[in-house]
Amino acid sequence: MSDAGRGASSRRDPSGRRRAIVEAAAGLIAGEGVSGLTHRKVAAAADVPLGSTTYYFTDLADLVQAALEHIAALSRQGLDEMARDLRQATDLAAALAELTTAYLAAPQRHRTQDELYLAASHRPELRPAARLWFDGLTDLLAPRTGHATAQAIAAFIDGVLLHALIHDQPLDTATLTTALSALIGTGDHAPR
Amino acid sequence: MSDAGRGASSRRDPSGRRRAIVEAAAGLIAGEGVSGLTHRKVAAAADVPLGSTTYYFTDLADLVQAALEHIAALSRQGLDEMARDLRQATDLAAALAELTTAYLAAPQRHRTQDELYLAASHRPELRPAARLWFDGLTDLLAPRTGHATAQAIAAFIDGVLLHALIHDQPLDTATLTTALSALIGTGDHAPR
DNA sequence: TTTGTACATGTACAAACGTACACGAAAGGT
DNA sequence: ACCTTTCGTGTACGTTTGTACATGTACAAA
Repeated sequence: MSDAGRGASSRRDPSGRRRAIVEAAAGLIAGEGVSGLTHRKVAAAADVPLGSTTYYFTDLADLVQAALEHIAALSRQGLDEMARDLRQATDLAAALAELTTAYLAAPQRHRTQDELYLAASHRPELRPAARLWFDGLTDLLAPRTGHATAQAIAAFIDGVLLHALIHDQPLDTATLTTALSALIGTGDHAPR
Repeated sequence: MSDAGRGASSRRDPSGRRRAIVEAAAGLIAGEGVSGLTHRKVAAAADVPLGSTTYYFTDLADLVQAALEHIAALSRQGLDEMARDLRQATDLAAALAELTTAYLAAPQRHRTQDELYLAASHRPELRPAARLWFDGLTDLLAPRTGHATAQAIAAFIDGVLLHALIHDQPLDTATLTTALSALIGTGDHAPR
């Protein structure tokens, strides 16, 4: 009854251990923000001893960076799913509106993304990770709308997600569809 | 040579003192984020003794709240200027694009606003202050575009400002104008 | 002048923090 | 069997933190 269940990965598993810590940190960021992160809280959440967090990461800043990059990787992953859904959609505006509404239902997701945006605005080394979502979304849309329009749409969607952070009632699908089809209408529709 | 220059307001000026502290805190938030705030840093920035910050504010949370509400008040003030410029504009899209570009030049402004958004998403009591900017912008546009379109435009602008936080090259005025006029085109143009 | 009240501040303290590091345990080569 | 290297952890230390509070100071009323 001494070495009871350690959370994510048992001992002697370097990479798995590291990942467990990163995931716990990411979860903690979703819950109480980057500023709430401490070595001790992360260690407790990952169910590893305090020493582990300093063993795998030179710094707390290093840990935070790893956690935020993990979050960025998750958003990239969400982007891939988005790409699949969008590829077989005839009505781009409606499909995008639908997907955005789906995203609105998961506030933690864009709260952490926003946390990443803010952290990156202070620390330039985080910018590549922070750009992953926006640029990925842009690249995904650009073939069908042209680059400039794709950027505008991405900005609009990010704005909508931001809006949802502080309003009980997010923008409804109808409004989204109207706005998105208006934006899409401006595209050249033939990239080059 | 004992009581040399105190920063914002000399002693025995309760409301002025409080304001000096709040302003120093707001400046500090712009510089290093809400998480960087400590009683000591604020006191040093406002050039007041440590005791003052605990005298005027029961809590550090209380101080943060006051600072964020000050920031919200500033954004409201910027909104009033915006309203003046917009009232006498014939081409709404172009005028809005121009104003947005002007805002892009002052990153600190929307960085703090974003800081407020994020803080409000964690602490509901900050939501009214956080909504000031978005809802104010919406109310400002609604008479000319209808409510739904106004919301869409506000979301778009917030998204553009967010984008600028992590990209060296913000969206250019031409792109903004195109997108904005497309969005405006969807409005009923006669609010009931 | 005395007294009362609001304003103001320096200091002190317990808690929480990041981090270093000595030490132990496991694994692999010989 | 032994040794070497990597992996892992508990503990301890110096700092910074939020906050309390005893003490003082200015001003108005009496």
